[in-house]
Amino acid sequence: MSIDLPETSTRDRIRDAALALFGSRGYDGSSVRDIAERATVSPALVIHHFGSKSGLRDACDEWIVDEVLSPKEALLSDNDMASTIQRWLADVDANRTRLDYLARMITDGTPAGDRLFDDLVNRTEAGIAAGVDSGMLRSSSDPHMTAVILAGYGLMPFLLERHLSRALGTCGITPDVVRRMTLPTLELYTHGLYSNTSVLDAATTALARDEGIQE
Amino acid sequence: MSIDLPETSTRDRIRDAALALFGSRGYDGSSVRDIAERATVSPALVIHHFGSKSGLRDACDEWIVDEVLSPKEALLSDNDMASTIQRWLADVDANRTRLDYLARMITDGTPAGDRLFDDLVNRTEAGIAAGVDSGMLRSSSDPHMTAVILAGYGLMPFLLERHLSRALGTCGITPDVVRRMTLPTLELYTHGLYSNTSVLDAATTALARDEGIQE
DNA sequence: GTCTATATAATGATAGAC
DNA sequence: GTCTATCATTATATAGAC
Repeated sequence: MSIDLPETSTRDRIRDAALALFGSRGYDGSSVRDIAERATVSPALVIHHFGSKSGLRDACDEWIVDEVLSPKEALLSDNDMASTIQRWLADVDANRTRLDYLARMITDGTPAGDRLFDDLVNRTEAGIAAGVDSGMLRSSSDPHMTAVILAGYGLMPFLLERHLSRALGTCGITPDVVRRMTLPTLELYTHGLYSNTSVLDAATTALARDEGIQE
Repeated sequence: MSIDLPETSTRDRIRDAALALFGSRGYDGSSVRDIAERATVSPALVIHHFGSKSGLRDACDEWIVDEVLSPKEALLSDNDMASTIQRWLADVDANRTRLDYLARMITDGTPAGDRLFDDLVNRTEAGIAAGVDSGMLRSSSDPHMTAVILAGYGLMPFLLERHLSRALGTCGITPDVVRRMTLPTLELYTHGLYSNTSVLDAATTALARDEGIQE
């Protein structure tokens, strides 16, 4: 491709090294020494630039949040995290670092990860509302809960990337896997899984009875 | 409740302490000293019983796998991990330790966690096949992929427990949350999300075209 | 800004008494 | 089986030269 211009500042190189290591080995699994070595600087310089390992993590969080919700991304999609990630998935290799880091953020429970998830839920809920209005989507008995569930389902593939690729016999989530997931997912989202309403009806009845008891 | 008989062996007490700490703070976040303190023994005794911290983890893994797939559980359900977890979810508080530890296993990528996930996929696939045979479930264009997706979706709620409860304003996954998830989930699995087949049709066409190009 | 050298604390694990 | 005491290693972070 293009020549890799080493025009990035040392500070950025350290942050990129941290991004890659935090993403692949986790925060606890990555030492300041490891990061320094990957960025070909001394451990002391890492601390000098970011104050502490935790400060370095904060810088990484800030960078990735910017990357996900940046105006640049907004021009390409709808400034929608879900579609940004979707696009990243289309070129998994090029975006591996970002995807890995995002997955860690969601599971590790940092404040930035929390904000990202909440944002995803909000946009999902707005998207559902718009889809229902336009007649594209079915309305739900509990739109907020539905948005939370769909947001979680959307994240699942890359939270469980390792398991998915093992179950499918591939090496990581390849473009092939993304393609192969499309149809079954859309089938589920279009026709559902159950061939009739008996399970739903039974649950509806049971829940109505429970509420009657409780109130 | 009943009197807490200290009839468990010291070894078991250490393992239980490790289970709780690994589950709540993660493996890296729990030191041998922390575990020893929680079990009210010396750090040396922890190593004496399990050889190493890693050996202690193995013992925890083995215990929880037994717990999930034990004959005892088989009598109550169908020896099905999914339904076992479902039952555990019904009494979240009592099973918090196990659920937390299971979630860590799945995300941390230990061999035991891998086996558990693969087992879940296999059982899901078998369950789908049975459901399709009996006319209860719709058939999928890719049963294996569908099983993987559904297994992942089933795990999502407790991989993202923290986010779910925050998004819903609850403290952890309470019985209320489990109840509230039931209907929207079943609605999705019964009617789907899309009100017509246009998205599915478009994807089907696009994928067919891509395949035509590639071959 | 970047380094070497080092302080300080925590880690997993061992030795050996009881 | 269980302890105290301790080792060796690694961790984050600092001091100060350049």
